Amino acid sequence: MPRRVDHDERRRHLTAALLRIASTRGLQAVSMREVAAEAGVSLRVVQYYFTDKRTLMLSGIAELAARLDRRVRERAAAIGTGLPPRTVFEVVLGAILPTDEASRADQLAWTAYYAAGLTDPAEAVDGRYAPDALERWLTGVLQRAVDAGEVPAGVDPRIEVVGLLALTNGLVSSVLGQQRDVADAQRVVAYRLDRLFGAAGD
Amino acid sequence: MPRRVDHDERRRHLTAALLRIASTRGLQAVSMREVAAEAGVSLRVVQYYFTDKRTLMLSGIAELAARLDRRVRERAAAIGTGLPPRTVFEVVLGAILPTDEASRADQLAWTAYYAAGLTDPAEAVDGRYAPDALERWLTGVLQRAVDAGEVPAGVDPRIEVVGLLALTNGLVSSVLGQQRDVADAQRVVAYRLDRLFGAAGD
DNA sequence: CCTTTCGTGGTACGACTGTATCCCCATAGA
DNA sequence: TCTATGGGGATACAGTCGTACCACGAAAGG
Repeated sequence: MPRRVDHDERRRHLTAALLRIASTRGLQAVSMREVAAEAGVSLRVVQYYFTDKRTLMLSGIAELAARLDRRVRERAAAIGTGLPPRTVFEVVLGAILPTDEASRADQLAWTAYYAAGLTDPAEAVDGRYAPDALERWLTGVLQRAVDAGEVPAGVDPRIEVVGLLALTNGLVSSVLGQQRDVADAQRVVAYRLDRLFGAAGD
Repeated sequence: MPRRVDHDERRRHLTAALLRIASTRGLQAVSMREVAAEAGVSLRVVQYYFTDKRTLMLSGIAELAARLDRRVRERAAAIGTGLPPRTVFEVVLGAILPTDEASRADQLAWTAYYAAGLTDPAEAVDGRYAPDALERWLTGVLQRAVDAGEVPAGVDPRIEVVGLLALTNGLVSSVLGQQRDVADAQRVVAYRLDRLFGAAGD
């Protein structure tokens, strides 16, 4: 047999190159030749490790979903359990906002994939990566806060969580579009959480 | 002189065809030939009325901005002045949500343009169409409600409005992605407004 | 040794793209 | 009636796209 190559490592390298292009020049700038050039390999290599362009694109979104999921999960793990619900929300929602260059790039690529999936059913984000799980988890956290009376009466945990996630997503959009900076977005989230958990002035 | 043609009308026709393609098959499916076919004319005609592809695309986003702006403005005018702030917010935010097929199509196209503008500075949405004006207007409305004591204490009108617009945008995304239906989105908005204006159970 | 097979460079093909060019026709002003 | 001109049909061109194909080097198994 000839020399063996770590296919997974090779694929990760190419996928990273793809996402670098997608986040800087957009998804429509992604061609097999461009990915090859960005990764410093020949067109043939891209063809070899991803037979299709479709396969290549799917690999991109899979990696992206994994990254975003990891970002939230890592921060959630870092703070352990038994923390005040307010802190949980602050950390989780804060992990969604594009605070550094890396997360901003990922969110840009994610938005590109999302928009493409709206009209091109082929490479639909399929959403089903985490939003549901995240929504359920946070709803549970808030529900327990309600049961413990740590939150003003009349709060509907499900709707409140849906609203918070939508709010965060909307803020992500405006941050990416540079209509607002991250600090502003964090302030809006913090304000909403203050109002929800009754911290300081409410 | 040969027969004169209404250039503006011709351009509107072509722009409508462009947006029809963008909202159904995506922005990347928009080519001069496709627009020509969708409009039932020859490629030359598209070239004639929009010299560039860039010009064509710009016309698309201009029309889109005008439509979205008109939708909000019409509903705002229909309810006149002097209405309770809560109603104003309900109508304006409700006008942003994609309730019928037409507004859904426009929001799809808008999202496509927005995503494209994030990485392709050329055809950037440039945002400056209305969001600022809308934000200022609503902030004024809410500020007056605060001054009149129609709203719980401690409410920051600016941040509250920014949050409501981000929330609505986030909901639009999830509705377009079919993770939620419009009724659900409207319910979330109504819930937030209830909490803000203290209607019913709060 | 030879041979099989993995990994890869190079290149060619057909289908698209935006843009440019050439030509004709119908009509309004002379 | 003649003619200049706005409107548009048809086609060509250079470029890029995804994909397919061919050939070759190198290394491992017989």
